[in-house]
Amino acid sequence: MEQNKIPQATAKRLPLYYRFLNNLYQQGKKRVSSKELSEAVKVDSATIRRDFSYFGALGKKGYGYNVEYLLGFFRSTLDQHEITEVALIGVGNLGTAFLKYSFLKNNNIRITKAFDKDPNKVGTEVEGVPIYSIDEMDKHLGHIRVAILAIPASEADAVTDILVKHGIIGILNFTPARITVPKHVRVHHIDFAVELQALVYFLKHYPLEKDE
Amino acid sequence: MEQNKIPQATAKRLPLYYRFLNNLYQQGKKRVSSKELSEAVKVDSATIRRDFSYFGALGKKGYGYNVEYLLGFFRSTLDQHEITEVALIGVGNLGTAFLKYSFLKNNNIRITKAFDKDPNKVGTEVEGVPIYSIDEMDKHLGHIRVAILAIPASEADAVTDILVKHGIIGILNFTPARITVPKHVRVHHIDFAVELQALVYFLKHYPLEKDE
DNA sequence: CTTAAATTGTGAAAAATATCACGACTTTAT
DNA sequence: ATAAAGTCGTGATATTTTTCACAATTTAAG
Repeated sequence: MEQNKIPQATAKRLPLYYRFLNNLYQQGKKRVSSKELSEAVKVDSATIRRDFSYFGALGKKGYGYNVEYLLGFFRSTLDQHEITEVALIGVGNLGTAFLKYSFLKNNNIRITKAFDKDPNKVGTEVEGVPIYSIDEMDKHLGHIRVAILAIPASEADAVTDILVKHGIIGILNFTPARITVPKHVRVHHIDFAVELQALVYFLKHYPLEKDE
Repeated sequence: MEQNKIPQATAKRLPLYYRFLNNLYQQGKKRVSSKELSEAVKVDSATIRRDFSYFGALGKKGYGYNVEYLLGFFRSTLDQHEITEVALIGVGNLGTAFLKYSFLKNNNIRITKAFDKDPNKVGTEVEGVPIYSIDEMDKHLGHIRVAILAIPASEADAVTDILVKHGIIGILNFTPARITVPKHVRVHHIDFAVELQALVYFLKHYPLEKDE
């Protein structure tokens, strides 16, 4: 719970920077400019420099940023050294997609337990992650504080209550329901239908520039 | 391509309002206040009133909003009368989740065609949606202008080029790749790993209030 | 009919975010 | 050694978004 000085908009971009820096490092790149990074992550280069500047002077004028140094810096800033365990609630198609999604594996975040209602799934494993019954959350949730909610909307409220009761304080909610939680719990919503409708709306009402 | 006066932040919330208004209408509710709506969608009530006000005076002082009227208004604003067809690219777990996701069915947006590389999938149907080969996009894409990209990141750039070549102008990108497109194409990114890392970062660095 | 409670719509202010533009410094080329 | 090109960090500015707070109006209650 350190410094609360970084703008939220910046904080949301940090994981993105981290991933691309990792790519560059893997590719053996030694240095990178805000302009290059800008083209890769599609964020204005001035915004990138501003974002970085909240953490101090990380680059060198006329040179750019040292990839390895910057990566190390973000690694500790994003607490990549300590692993955060996450529970997956709902092992349907969407839930399974998470379990198979390798980007979550090269990362400080691990889905270590999954929960489902279906008795046929309970007791099995997917990608090495054991599936427990939602009704046995108290036995199996352990110290996990973050959950991905990938269940039908109709069950969202009831399951959320269970999660909160068992100590979850962060929920990534993929259901279309806007769940209600106590103030100490943070919820981020990812709402496919809204995103898709918004995209279509923008296409119709916000004309883009022509190509050059 | 009408009035471009609505703030983008507002535009993004419209589909959300629309969905909840629909819920209320289904429940037989005749009127609703910005305060009630605020509790349902978790958006500040002043923001809701401001959002609505861009479209004129839709409510009545001391009364609130007439659900049916407001719903009708949003229906036409969001072009719910005309159906937008969408192509799904990639019928893995994530793609299948979209096809089964019923929220996209009670809606002006329909996934009508799917594409995949896997020869075992090509020629079959999932939830009544036919699956074609990505290599036969020219034959089957037809007039579709919007695509959901749900394929491995490694293929994102190549497939995007194909999509753009065949007239796609809106892409909802679920891959972690930041794809490059001509200026006339709009891309919205939904990046699971980034969202999850950002949630964890916020939990650690932005303490929430205590419960009452 | 009168009064109290509820609620909108919005001007104004505040807060958050993004962008411009340039001095200072570094690197690269000649 | 010098000049040219590249690049950061950031003050200042612009833009966008949210929030406050209240007059105006409607509804509901007595």
